[in-house]
Amino acid sequence: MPDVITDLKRIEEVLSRGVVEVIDAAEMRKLLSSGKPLRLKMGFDPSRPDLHLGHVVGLKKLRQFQELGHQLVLIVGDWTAQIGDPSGQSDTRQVLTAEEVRKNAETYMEQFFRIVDRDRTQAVWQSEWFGKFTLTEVIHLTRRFTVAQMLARDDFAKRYDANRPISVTELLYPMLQAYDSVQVRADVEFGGTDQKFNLLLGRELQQMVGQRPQQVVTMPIIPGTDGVRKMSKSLGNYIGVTEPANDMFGKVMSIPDSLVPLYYEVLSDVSFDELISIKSQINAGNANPMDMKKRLATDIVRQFHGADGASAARDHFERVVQRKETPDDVPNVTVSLQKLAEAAKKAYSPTGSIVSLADLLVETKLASSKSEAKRLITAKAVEVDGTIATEEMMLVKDGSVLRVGKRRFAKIVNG
RNA sequence: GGAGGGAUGGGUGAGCGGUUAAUACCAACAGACUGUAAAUCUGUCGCCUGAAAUGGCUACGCAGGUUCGAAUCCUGCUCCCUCCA
Repeated sequence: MPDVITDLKRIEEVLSRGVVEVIDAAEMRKLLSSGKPLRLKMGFDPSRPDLHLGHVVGLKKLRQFQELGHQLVLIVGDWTAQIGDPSGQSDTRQVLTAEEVRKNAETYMEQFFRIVDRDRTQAVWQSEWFGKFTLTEVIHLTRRFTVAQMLARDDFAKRYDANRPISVTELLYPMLQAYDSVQVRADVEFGGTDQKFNLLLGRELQQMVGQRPQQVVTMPIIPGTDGVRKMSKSLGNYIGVTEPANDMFGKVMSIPDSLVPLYYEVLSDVSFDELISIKSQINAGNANPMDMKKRLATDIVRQFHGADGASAARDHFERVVQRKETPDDVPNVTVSLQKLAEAAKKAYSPTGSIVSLADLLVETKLASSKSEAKRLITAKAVEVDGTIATEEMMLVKDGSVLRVGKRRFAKIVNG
């Protein structure tokens, strides 16, 4: 186990960059400079195994703490995942089987350790303690808290005022999460600002049972690619950590300019000093926003696809999106031109046939239905070999390149 | 235990017997503009047939019924919510 780094400047950076609040900040500084490794707590819900950049914000912070020499305790929320959660009107959590949980946990960790240091992580399964929890213990736990206390949580208060349902189970979850902190004797717990209540409850419970209360670090919830709503899979405004480099790059480029400084702060690897200089350049209007964004996108993509992957993605973006060139990695799609020609009642020739473009678009999956295909053609969104297609019947040959919109391509392979 | 309210297209939410594939808004998709964007403007936004006007099919929680005709009325069922106790 390497030594704990207590360099004051490093500590201040870690506590300020991309951090909204540290509770209790003074205590936290003391602990970090004490030279003792701290136990960092992080829990995850294995019913949602896919990570996106919104999660990465927290993971990078964990990583930074690990680099200071601290140890992560990763709690797999297998128990709650198998109980289910009636919460949050929108996302009813699925009740999972043990097998599904195991698989999801695997998927999750595979993604998780792209950012977090595996060697300084200890994974524990929540069912280790909740699996043998008795009703007596549940009641002992719940009687430490009051309903009024629970209703202090913003989310509950709002729903209560609006006469919207709050299930009793939901009230239980923060208590369980707090209990996790006690169980693993957490020194620090991390979360988005929306988690503040839960994190603080952990502090309280620890104090009640005579443990030193954990420190709480909250981080911003970042808006997704639409620039407004928080990044989430269900809103479709997310950038997934497993996405191909080109997609990731393109999505970062599509965020509104106003988001660039925040993304630099919480997602990039630029140094603290550079970050400050970048922000001041942007504020002063001295920087070309597009260049700043490209640099950001390159930085982010590099973390998942390496330096080569990042520069290739940048190159691809400049050629295909900016200069509207056809990429050289157009996916091949095998279709039978003969069949299509017959369907269109036209003569088939191996060197080129007249086919129904709508059929072809459906066949190549560039359109989900013929109706949609026709709409796209009418909207002048379809190109065949670089020419905008206006006719329903088109001459197509082996090797023809189809383009729909800005980014969807397919190269025809006759077969 | 009692009283009441609700279930509509990806989302919010109108419609309350025909003119409704279903208002509006959001999202989505495409086009123009641009620095990739954002903003803005324009168009599209169930599926199938057809060159097209058009035509056909499927759709308003589920199952039946009334009617020439139902998302709209009736009956039963399922689920959800609120209030009182």
